[in-house]
Amino acid sequence: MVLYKYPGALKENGLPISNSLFFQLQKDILQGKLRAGSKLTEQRICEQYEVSRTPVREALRQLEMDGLIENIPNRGAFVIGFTERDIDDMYELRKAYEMQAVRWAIERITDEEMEELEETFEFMEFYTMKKDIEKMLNINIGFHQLIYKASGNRMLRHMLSSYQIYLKNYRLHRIYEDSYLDTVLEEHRMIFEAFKARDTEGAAKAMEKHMNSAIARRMQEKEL
Amino acid sequence: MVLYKYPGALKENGLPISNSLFFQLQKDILQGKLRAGSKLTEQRICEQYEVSRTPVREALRQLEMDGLIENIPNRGAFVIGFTERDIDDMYELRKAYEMQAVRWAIERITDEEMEELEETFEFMEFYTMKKDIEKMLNINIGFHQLIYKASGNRMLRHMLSSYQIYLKNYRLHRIYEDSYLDTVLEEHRMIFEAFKARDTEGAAKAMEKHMNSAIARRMQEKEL
DNA sequence: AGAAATATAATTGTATACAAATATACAATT
DNA sequence: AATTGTATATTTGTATACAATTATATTTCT
Repeated sequence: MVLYKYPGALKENGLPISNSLFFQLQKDILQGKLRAGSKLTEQRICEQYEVSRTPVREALRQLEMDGLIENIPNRGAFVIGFTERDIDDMYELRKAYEMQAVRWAIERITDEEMEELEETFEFMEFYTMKKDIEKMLNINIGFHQLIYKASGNRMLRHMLSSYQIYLKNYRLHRIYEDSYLDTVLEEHRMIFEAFKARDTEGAAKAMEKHMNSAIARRMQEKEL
Repeated sequence: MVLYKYPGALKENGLPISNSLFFQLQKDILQGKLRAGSKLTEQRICEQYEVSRTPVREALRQLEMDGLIENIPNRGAFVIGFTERDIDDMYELRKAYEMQAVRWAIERITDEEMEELEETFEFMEFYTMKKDIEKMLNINIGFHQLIYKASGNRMLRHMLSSYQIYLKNYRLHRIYEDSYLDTVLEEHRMIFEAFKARDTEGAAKAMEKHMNSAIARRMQEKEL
């Protein structure tokens, strides 16, 4: 029987409060619940999430390093806004790193990881056929994450994961039509085939195409 | 007259302790004073720097986001080591972003920034002639920082600055001979000329060459 | 009224106390 | 000797109290 636990709703997932707070605030900022330029008062966050200032401050430090807030000593934390151009830029930056990830991954992937990748791709084929968009969203992310992992570079992996989190929250309309699913599958197929053939530059090119396709889709969305 | 101040040697530069601690620990890790895999006990850091746990924990959060330590909940913080390959990789990753920075900078640079860049380059010419290596080290950094700023992307700027900090600490022997100074000047000249001509791809190519030159230099150092 | 000076409140920075989890030491058992 | 269980110590997580700074309100003076 539990005699005492720290209060608050955040203490449910096993993680320390400060970690949960970081994820929660990150979400709040990316989803626009906390507007750009607005000040994050520690006290207000404490009250909102019913926790003390210690974990709040730690979460703020993380957000600062993540580039989501600006911390001015003795003044406070302010939400940093992303302009449309910032988002455009992010797609370009991501592209460069996804291409590099694929290059390294092909050179460094283990047999086990290769099997995982193959399996994941087969799942993609299956759920594309099934037109299961929800499943596809997750498998999609998983496919890329596998490549990050196989790249064997912790930094790269971390940064690309961040881009995924960021950009996921900035997608505008989520046009996921069947035709889109098919296109993405073929783009991934090109990448996967290059992996099997150990064709480094072919894979990089295929990834570039895949990324350009995402950029083009964003442009379309912006026009709507 | 000061009646009371928080104790400790870190409280001299005006920044909060937590910030100073972050920089200090970052340096300690990058310079190898804290070995890879070793555990950072909060208490030990408190004693070493004569501060309380609060700022220490905040600094640790920042180091975690910076990728220098791994924080395992309820277990502690462990120094992450960089392998030689990690460093090699970092040069490649930096190259990709330096090239992108230069592209955007040319498209977005303001007249004022352009003047600053010109001035900086002229200083470089002067101190190269003077063979003043110390000065050159700083101006070198300044030249690149100006480009980051002109790129107009906060994220990119922050990441490239991090690479500079990281890689600076991993240079092995610091071979700065006169011949090297001259080479670097010419590489920078190519970049600067491309800026004046608003030659985006030319500048990217020049930057690529500059980065490849740095990579080659590292290879040389490794062989010694 | 407007500006400067001062007092007050609000907010951030730091230290410390306590809660909870983990690590360690040691005995009991097999 | 190895393993399990338990008590103890250490360490991390969180809350709170106080110091220092900044923001706001008030007063004072011209």
